[in-house]
Amino acid sequence: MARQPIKPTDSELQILNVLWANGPQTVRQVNDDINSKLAPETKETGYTTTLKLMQIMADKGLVTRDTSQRTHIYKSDISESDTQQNLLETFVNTTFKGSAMSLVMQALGNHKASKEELDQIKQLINKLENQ
Amino acid sequence: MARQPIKPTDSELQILNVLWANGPQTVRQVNDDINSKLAPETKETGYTTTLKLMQIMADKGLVTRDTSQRTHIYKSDISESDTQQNLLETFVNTTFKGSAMSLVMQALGNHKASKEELDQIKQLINKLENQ
DNA sequence: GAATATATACGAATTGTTTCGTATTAAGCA
DNA sequence: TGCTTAATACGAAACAATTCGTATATATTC
Repeated sequence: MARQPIKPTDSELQILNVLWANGPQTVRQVNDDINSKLAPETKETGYTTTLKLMQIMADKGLVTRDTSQRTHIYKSDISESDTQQNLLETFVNTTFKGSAMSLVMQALGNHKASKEELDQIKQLINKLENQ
Repeated sequence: MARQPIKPTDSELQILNVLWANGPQTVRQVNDDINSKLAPETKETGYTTTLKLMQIMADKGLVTRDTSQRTHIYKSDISESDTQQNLLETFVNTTFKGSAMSLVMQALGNHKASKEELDQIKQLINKLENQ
């Protein structure tokens, strides 16, 4: 069953990343997690800010929550790879005029990949060639 | 000389893409170009909207303009590949938690690449390996 | 040279996202 | 039980991006 394009905002993605990494959680846990890894010069995110965002995300269907207890437990309702795939597509279209290949070339060329990483890619290419 | 991160918005990028593709142009030309390739169900962008955006971009230094004639000529003041590189980095950080490799793998895996494209990538990998 | 077409300038409305203050309610505890 | 702590709900402020209306000036044309 196809869904329409899932396009979380940056803040929403930040929250989803926490839920994907650590599983179902409370607003408090998500908020603490986000504030625990702040970039320097960055202001903390207030608790009610995170709460509000997660409520909105629940409305949009990005997350579901268990409200049987007073403290709600939120979990992501969309998969990480589906979301990445969607965002990737949008990004390729806007920034690389639809050319996934030129994105790959740029990413590869710029990133100092290790031997292991390059091997991994070669392996994937082999698999793609033998299809 | 390093610049600070160049991060045009989506609308700005749309305009930059026209300027990169077709060279220095008037607001009218850019606006027409954008409206000539509208996705279905998409509303046209008004002339003054594009004008305003390009004026803002001039303020920000994304474009420069020749105002010696009544009809101003705008040209991009930032390079396409630098901009792509910047946006790519931001995108990798937010959507792929900083892992350029996992982005490359996703992009490769999902995109149905032609033999030529795969060859091109293999060539690049070879070059990277011999460094 | 008057009417028309087309350009810029620019304030303000609109829309979307994020942040925050505060009310209310439930738990925990002295 | 009453006090403190911690949770949700929610309206609205603050910000940012985009869109638009309109004033004004300059060309163009008849």
